[in-house]
Amino acid sequence: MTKILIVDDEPDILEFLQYNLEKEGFDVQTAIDGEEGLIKAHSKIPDIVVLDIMMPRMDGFEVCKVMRKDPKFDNTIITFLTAKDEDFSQIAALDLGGDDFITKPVSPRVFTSRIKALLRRHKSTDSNSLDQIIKIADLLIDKEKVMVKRGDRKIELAKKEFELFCLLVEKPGKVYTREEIFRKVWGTDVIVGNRTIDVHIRKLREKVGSEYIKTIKGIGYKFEF
Amino acid sequence: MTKILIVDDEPDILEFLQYNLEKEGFDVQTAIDGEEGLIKAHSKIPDIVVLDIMMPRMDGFEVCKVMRKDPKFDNTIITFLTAKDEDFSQIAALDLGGDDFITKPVSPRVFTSRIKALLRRHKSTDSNSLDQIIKIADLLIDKEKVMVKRGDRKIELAKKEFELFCLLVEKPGKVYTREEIFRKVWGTDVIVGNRTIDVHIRKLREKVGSEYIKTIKGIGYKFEF
DNA sequence: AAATTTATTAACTCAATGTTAAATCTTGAA
DNA sequence: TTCAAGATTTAACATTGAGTTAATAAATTT
Repeated sequence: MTKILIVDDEPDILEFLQYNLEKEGFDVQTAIDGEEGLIKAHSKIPDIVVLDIMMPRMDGFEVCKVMRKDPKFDNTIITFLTAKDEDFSQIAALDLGGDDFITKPVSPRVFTSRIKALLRRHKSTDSNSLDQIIKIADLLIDKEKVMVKRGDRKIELAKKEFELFCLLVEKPGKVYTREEIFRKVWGTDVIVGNRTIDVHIRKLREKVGSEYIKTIKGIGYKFEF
Repeated sequence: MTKILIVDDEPDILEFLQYNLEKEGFDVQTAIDGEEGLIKAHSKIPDIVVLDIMMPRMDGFEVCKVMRKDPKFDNTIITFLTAKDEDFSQIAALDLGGDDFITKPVSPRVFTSRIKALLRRHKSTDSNSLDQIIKIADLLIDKEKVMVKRGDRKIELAKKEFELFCLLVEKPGKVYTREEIFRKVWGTDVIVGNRTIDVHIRKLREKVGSEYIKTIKGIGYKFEF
């Protein structure tokens, strides 16, 4: 099982990420600061470490620096969590031997797929990400370019629309309950009105084609082709 | 080898059933009352228990109740033996978690074939019950996709229809009383008229095939194939 | 045959979903 | 910083069809 260590000083974020990763079948450890993070990393070598940069006592940079000197962690991927406006840190983070950075706030779907992508990339050392492109029916979904094509026609989807569409498309036929959609696209900590999904579904139908998205009354929605 | 425990207070019947089942290659244990039955059931977990209802010390209902609370017997089928005129008991027996009932008097041929049918059905669901897909007869029930297929033909079921169908299909051969169906599909807090189930059953028969759903008049319904 | 239980049919009801437009929040450029 | 364009959410209202009921027919038991 893939072991993940998350280090962040905000308990809410820890819980949020832990919950979503465990649901995907990862073995998740958490730490509330850099020092605790290092101790836990030593007790069970993680495959991937998610480090918040801004932390008391010992920040993410420090933790990264220490880990990169230790051959124990040669095969451990290090990812940083950064707030959007700290983009200066991103460069420094990568210089220190980090493998990637993820900007907060992040939806659970994007987060887990980033983690999975990192693991995939690491394993296969394959530079291109062909598996980020889904072809189904007459549709082409390119996750990297955040783009959908139907036949030759480009379809512009907004971020939420795209995430929702990906969720449905990745398991064609599976019926997603509203609950499930909220959890996976919006996250457990966000509360939105109960017409929000309908509106997004409506836009998807309008843009992508209503024949692909089916309502199962009383249960939820599914992608079908 | 398939283990059967028969509990009845009449030694003649015990001997009669034991003789016939052993001739068919079953591993048969017998008990003369409920208490002895429970002790023997614990010493060698049976695949199927045949319980007479009217017994001294501890009747069949009691034995069933105790066994259904014990996870040891999760995979044990419980069948009741009832006299023809005790049909009031049949409903109670099924509500307690029994799978089927056999009315006395019964010919050895009918008896062994009933036992075999129950075992066959139980096994065929048991092997697939870990994932969300049930295959039975020419039917495929995919819970994730909320979909039923018969052969290659997709069958669209509404939510309640699907739930009801799943209930019946998950324990083929088990007779569900209306009470039980209401409790498990509608829930204890909902009260609906007593023709509602009939209508749903009718729709299921229309969509899935009437040969699969059998009425046990005065008692309830079961799935059979 | 009378009584009881289940089957069938069609009409009705309301909760779930669809639709629209306007309000609010985000983002990035000037 | 401010502003504008676009993205997202909310709210109000319309629509729909699954689920239920009720009335009647058919089957089964007594």
